[in-house]
This record gives sequence, C-alpha cells and structure tokens, in this order.
Amino acid sequence: MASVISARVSQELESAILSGQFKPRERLVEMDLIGRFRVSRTVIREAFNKLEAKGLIRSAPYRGVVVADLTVKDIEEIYFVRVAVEKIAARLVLKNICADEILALRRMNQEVEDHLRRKTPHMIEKDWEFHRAIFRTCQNRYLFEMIDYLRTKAYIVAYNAWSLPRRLEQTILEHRQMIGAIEERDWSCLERLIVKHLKFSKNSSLAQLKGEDFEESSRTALRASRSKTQPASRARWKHSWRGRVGENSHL
Amino acid sequence: MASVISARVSQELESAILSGQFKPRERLVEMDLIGRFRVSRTVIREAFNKLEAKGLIRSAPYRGVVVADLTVKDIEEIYFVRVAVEKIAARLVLKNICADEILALRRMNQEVEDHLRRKTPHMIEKDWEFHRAIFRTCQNRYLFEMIDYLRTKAYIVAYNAWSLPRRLEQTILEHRQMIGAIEERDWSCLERLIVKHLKFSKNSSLAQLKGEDFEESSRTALRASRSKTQPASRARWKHSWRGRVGENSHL
DNA sequence: CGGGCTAAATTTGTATACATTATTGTATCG
DNA sequence: CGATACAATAATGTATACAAATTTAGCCCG
Repeated sequence: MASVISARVSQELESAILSGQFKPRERLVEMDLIGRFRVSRTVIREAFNKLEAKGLIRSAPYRGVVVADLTVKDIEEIYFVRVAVEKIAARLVLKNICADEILALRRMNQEVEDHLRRKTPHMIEKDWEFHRAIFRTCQNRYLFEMIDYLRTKAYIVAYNAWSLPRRLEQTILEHRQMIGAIEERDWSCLERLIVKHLKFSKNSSLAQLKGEDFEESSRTALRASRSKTQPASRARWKHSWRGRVGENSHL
Repeated sequence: MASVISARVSQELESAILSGQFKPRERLVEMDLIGRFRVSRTVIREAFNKLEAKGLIRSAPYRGVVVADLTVKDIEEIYFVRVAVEKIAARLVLKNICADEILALRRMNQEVEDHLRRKTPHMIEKDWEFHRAIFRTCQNRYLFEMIDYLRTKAYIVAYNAWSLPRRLEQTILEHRQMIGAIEERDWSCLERLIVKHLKFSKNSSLAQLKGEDFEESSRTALRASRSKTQPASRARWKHSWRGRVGENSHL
C-alpha cells in the first residue's frame, strides 16, 4: 500500500495543511489535486487514506474530504492528554537517554538555531525533528507514536503560532534549557519546561481558533449579504454539513 | 473515502485477524480476497489502508501485506502505555460518569454475562463493547482513541486468551467489581482492578507468543526438510523479508 | 419573490486494464 | 553440485472508464 509516490503526495498535502495552505474545513477535491500533483485519482485517494488515519482530514461517503478542524473542546482534550503522556515519556527519556544521544541532540539543536535565526522555510520542520528526536529516546514506540499523533493533530490550528512576537528567541532558549535538564537528569526541571511549552502552545492554538471564528463569521456575513439571490436555506445546509461531516468517524 | 462497502470489508478482515483466522505474519493477497468478499481490488486496498492505520497489518511497496506481529518488546511497550493511560482515563471516568451511565453499564454487563454463560460467538465483542463503554465516559475523545488503539493492537496476539481455564468466570467477576468500584467512586479499587486485568492480559499474550514461536520453529524445520531440492539460500531470503517488512513503517 | 421539484453537472465509489516490480522456475557455467 | 543469469509468472502500483450519489442550476408555481 505504501507506494513511494502516494507517500510523497501524502507528505506534501500534510505540509500544505500544517502550514495553513489548506485551512480547517476547507474542501479537498480529488480532481483539483490530480492537476496539482500530476498523479491519478487513485494516488490522491491513497494519500487521503493516510491523512485520515493521521486525523488531518475527515471524510464522509460521496461527500468528499475536508481538512479537519478542532473545537475548543478538542484543544482542551488534546492538551490534557499531551501533558500526561509527555510527562511519562520525559521520565523514560531521562532514564534511557545516553551520552551519544545527548550529543546528537546538541548538534541537531545547533542546526535548528541556524534555521531559526535565518528564518528559513525549514525552521518549523527542523524544530519538529528536534522534539521527535528527544521523545524517540523514550524507547517506547507506542508512546512515541501517540506524542507524534497528538502533536500533529494540534498543529492543524497552530500555523500562526510562529509569527508571534519573540517566538523564535523563546524557542531557542527553551531548547537549550531542555537539553540542560536532560543532561543533568533534572526531572522536575524538564517537567516544568514541558508543561510550560505545552501551555504556551495551547494558548496559541486557542487564540488562533478565536481569530478564525471571527474571520469566518465576518466572511459568512459578507457572503450572505452579497448573495441574496440564492435561497438562504440551501446555503446554510451546505455550510452545516461541512462542519459536521464524519464527526464520529474517528471515534 | 469511508465508503460503506470498504468499511464492511475492513471490519470483517479485522474480525478475522483478531479471532486468529489470519495469523500474525500471514500474507494477505489482494487477488485471494476479492473472491472471498466479492469486491474489486480497489475495495480490498481501501480496507488495507484502514487496517494499516489501525496497526493490524504491515505493508511494503510491491511486497504486499502481512498481518502485524508483535514481539515481546512490543507487548512490554504496549502494556506499559496501557497501564499509564487507562489509569488516567479511569480517574476521569470516576470524575465524569453519571448515574444514567452507570445504569447503562449494568444493563450492558447483564448482556455480556448472558453471552459469556452461553458461550455465544459474540461474547468477545460484547466484552469489548463493555470496556469501550466504560472508557468512553472519560469524556476525552483522544484518550479514548488511544485506549482503543492499544487494546486492538494487543489483541492481535490474544485470540487464545479466552480459551484459558476459568477465564469466563473471572471476567464476570471482574466486570461486577469494576462496576462496584465505579459506583462507589473508589479510585484505588478501580485502579487495582485495571492493573490486575492488564497484567493478566499481558501474561496471556506473552504465553501465546511463546507458544507460536514454538509452532513456527517446528513448522519451519519441517518445511526445510521437505524441500531439499530447492536452493537453500533463496528459500531463506523469502522467509526473512516476511519477518522484517515495514518494521519501521509505523514509526 | 421564495419554496419545492426535476434534470444537468459535478464529485465520489467501484471495477478493470495496463505498467512496474518482485518472486519463482529453468538453464547454463564453473 | 552449487551459484548465477535470465525468462516466465505472479503480485502490486497506477491510470482510467463506468456507476452511483450528491450538489447545483433551472424551472414552475403559489
């Protein structure tokens, strides 16, 4: 199933979603994407399957695919679990990480800092890799999978977080502190850093969510006033299924 | 993506795997399955995608699909996380569950007991539903998803557990104790029950795993002695990719 | 003008044909 | 006899055609 080509498409689509190129609730139409990626519908659908498994899109029979969106409740739930799970993982990291791996983290962070200072387009994925590298040393594949899944999910509504003031400097500082805490096996310090980081991320997401609600409602109002000729009842229908499609598909 | 028909196929395949009809490392060939389910390869492949997301099968490009297998290390890792996560969820259950839901649990358990005593073919999935019902009341979709994912994963090598002596009576007792602990909001009792149950499941899985290793090695020896005419080097190759395919595909 | 009905257009679901790759079988050579 | 090279076979990956469902647009009517 995991053909190399559909993996590429899936990855590029994922990047597009996480970078905000496709916004939550935006529809993804197969026929549009075959042009963009120069592949057949089959491949697009394979990619859709992968993304649905990652929780980045939702789908319903004969109604297509939309980018997943998160409610405030989702954010609350996700971050509750993230805190719990990352704490557990962090404990394992301190227990299992060896000197080589700490050195590798330092080197990797050097690279991250380079990208952050030069604000390259890859800085976000480099930061991502750094966090993955840390938690991979917990030596528990399933714990790692979960952390990755929840982080990805959360980032659906976090693409604006990096444009916040002083975010870059803050990240550099946090990374250094984390490596320090790991090196000294300072459990309570590492825990504090993780919780603080997650709290910050959560607030970013919530802020962005509120911002989008605002934009959304103003856009909706605008459209409604422009298209008075259309039957209002149908327009509202179209809108509502998008918001509800596949709500329980992942439960 | 989630067409009704591929969902059906996916579900039936899942049952077949979890009931041991398809054994770990067994190969699933598309062309064989289209006959069994009377659908096209497209549908089979859709189902494969869903099952891969659930971690029930593994795949590699141009090499097809095999039922996932778990090593002893996997079992250790899975149950470590299950204990941690189910403890957290249980705390939320006690916090959030209401009288109606407890009543519903009692009714559901009555049904489970019926099936268990009559040893119907549905007893396992009824038990499954009961546990899902409990953890659903934690009111955290993501926590619930994880518990479900890990439980499913673990059951790949647990289809023999139900034939163990006194397992049925044990289950009935455990369920009643759990409901009691929930009703009285007795956190430490519920935690004890959960940990005990998981410990038991883990040991069942480990026991089954050892049993299969034994069967596997005797079967392999048999085959090797029968096919002396074949070049030994190639035969061994064929065997080794099956065991290794897609090992890192899910990480 | 607005609401409800039917038909066209769009979109997704399924089946199948063709392309690519891996595995198996066979022959040849050292 | 065993290893290698190459042809035949079987399996998966990709593209496309056709079927089914939904959405959109047009129409009529009150």
